[in-house]
Amino acid sequence: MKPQEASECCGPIDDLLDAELFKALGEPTRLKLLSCLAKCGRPCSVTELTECCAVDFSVVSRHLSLLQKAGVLTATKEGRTVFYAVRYKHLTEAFRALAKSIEDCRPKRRSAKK
Amino acid sequence: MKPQEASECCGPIDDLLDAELFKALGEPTRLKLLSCLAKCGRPCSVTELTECCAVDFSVVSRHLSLLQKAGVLTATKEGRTVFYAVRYKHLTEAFRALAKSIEDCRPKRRSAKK
DNA sequence: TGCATATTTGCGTCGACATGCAAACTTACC
DNA sequence: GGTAAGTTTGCATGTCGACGCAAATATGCA
Repeated sequence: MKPQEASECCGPIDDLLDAELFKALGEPTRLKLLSCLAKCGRPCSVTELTECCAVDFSVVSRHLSLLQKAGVLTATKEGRTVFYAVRYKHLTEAFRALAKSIEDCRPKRRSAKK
Repeated sequence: MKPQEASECCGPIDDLLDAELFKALGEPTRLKLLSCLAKCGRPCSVTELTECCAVDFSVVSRHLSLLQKAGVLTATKEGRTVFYAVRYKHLTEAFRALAKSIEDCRPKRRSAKK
């Protein structure tokens, strides 16, 4: 069987392999922001999060916006301040589902029993 | 507590947020290659995998090499042919661990309010 | 040795993106 | 209204990476 023909042999891995999500997480500054936000355990403002990394606050603003678009964070505006928070449940479920779909693709060794 | 000071409140999320891995997965062509390889369920050669996507085989070779460096694939040379295979177990465990560390960071709602 | 197959590597090009700065925009407070 | 604080956006710059092509390398076979 050719690789490109194997389209139905396992779970919805294509839907779970989200390039936008991985691209969003594949940048050190954004990863640092996510880490700070996750460990802090509460919503933080752009200004607060700027203290986490050594870039301009405008850069932080863009990174946070991108992480929100990718489904990693939520944004809530209160007055002049925007609070970003980690989408814990969403991320946890996404990675668990991905892990399972990869696991399900793994060919089981066919020994005596099926 | 400032975001950058919250360093010990939860699991080893920093070690699990691997920029190299996410960067490797944050590219559509590489994601397609991984998907083809995972669904195929057996090791495939560079030439075979070139049929999966619309780029030159030299590009595919570079992508596969990068995916190997990132810990996504293994490479085994047999004669002139290099067979790439998905590291199912490794990826599954990595994503499960990441999911757990994110989940552990999630603040539990405190019964009485403090 | 000579040739074919499979893959890697060097190189040039082009587009995407991270960054900083300044300006614009939004909201709160006087 | 006017000013300050918080954030977003426009713009210019520099870097990185995906791509194709050609050349080089490695291996198998006659």
